[in-house]
Amino acid sequence: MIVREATRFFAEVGFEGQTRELARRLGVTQPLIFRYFPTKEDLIERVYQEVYLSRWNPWWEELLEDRSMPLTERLSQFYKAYTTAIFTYEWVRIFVYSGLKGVNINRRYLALIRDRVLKRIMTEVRAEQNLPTPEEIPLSEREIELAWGLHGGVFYIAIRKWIYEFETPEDIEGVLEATVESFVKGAPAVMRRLLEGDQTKAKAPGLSLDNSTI
Amino acid sequence: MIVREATRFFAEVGFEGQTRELARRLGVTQPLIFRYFPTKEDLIERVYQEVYLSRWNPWWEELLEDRSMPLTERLSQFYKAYTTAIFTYEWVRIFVYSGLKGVNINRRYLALIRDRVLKRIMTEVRAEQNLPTPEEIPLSEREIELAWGLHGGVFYIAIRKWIYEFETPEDIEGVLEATVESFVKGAPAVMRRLLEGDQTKAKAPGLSLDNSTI
DNA sequence: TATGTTGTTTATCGATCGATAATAATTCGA
DNA sequence: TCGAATTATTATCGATCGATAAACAACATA
Repeated sequence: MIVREATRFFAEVGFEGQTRELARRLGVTQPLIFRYFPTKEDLIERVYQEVYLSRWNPWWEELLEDRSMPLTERLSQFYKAYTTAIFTYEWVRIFVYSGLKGVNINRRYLALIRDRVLKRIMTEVRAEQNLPTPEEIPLSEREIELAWGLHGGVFYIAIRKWIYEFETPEDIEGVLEATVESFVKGAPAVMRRLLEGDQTKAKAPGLSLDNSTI
Repeated sequence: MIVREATRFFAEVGFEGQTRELARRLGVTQPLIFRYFPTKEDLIERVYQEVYLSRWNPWWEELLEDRSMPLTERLSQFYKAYTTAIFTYEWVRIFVYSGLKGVNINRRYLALIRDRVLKRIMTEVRAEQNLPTPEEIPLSEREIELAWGLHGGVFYIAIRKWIYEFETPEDIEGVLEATVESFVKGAPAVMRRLLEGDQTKAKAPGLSLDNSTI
């Protein structure tokens, strides 16, 4: 009960929220909290675990590379599932609060997004366009940034809603579909240009090598 | 000097930062701050003004609708100028801190972005595609959300850097160009689909009106 | 019913917070 | 150079913070 209420409480007012107010919301006295958590910091640590742990669904990664389905459909399904799991008052605010505090949980999480989601997305976009695989030509920073653009645009909906308390669309699923469609139709064109550019640069030494072998 | 240092200080630790620590950084005693600012809240209010005020450039709005330039070029130039003005440690963190605190400065600012930037962008995208003007068919929520997707994707770069302290690209301008290009190539396709859907609904009465005139 | 364990409250500590009052140092015009 | 106005410091107040110790209440077991 303490952890549950603390999660809600800290999400609302930040980690500077006072244990007396938390106790009042719980309907108990303040020292009781310190019977179950040695320090306030221990309670906060437990809240982190409660919020971040076990909200990641490994099935998402399989979904993204299930080529029996059109890419647009996969991305739509993924972001619908992802936002359903992540877009909550507690998750978003705790995440931003801990980010501002400098906790490295955030950096670990963003690295997870980059490696498990964004790189997969760009690999699939390349496959869709019959472009070289990442094994042949590694994903460039620019390509990853294109995916960050998509992901950030989606997450910004949650920021507007839970951080700034600004208006957000009722029909989030429809917006996700439109955003994904726009990405799938726009990003490949940029990627082809980027890869052609990279290839010309990458081919130049190869070409001179060919010349030297003659 | 107090306002300048307070901006930096509150951006770093949040508005719960203590006046004693701020005084220490200024190299003065703590009561001196209260000689120039009646309360800490007054100082915070002044910091808001310092950060938000007069960072808005009206030229941006002209730039967006300067049709002598290709839309991609306009959007690239706008976001380069915008991020140059806005993407600072102080601005981004103060903005998020005040958002979490529930200050309505943030809602006012987001409304500004929506009305002066996003609506203009979508108006220009429509013009580029020879689609109806907003006077003929008002911009739909879905269209505004497409623009939010672009804008949020861009702003998320700043969030990654200043809030989460995660890696961001060195060459932001290049990333902005790629993001804008992806948007300009992807969004119109979605908009045509959306407007056709809206038009069928909107045209139905118009069509029956035509029939009645025969 | 007696007894040990667990759960909870009361009372309070020491540190720290924003803010105030009194006093000292500095500045500057006549 | 004098003296008033301004600028800054010292000392401290009352409120509030996380945390502790001691007392009290509830409960299970024999």
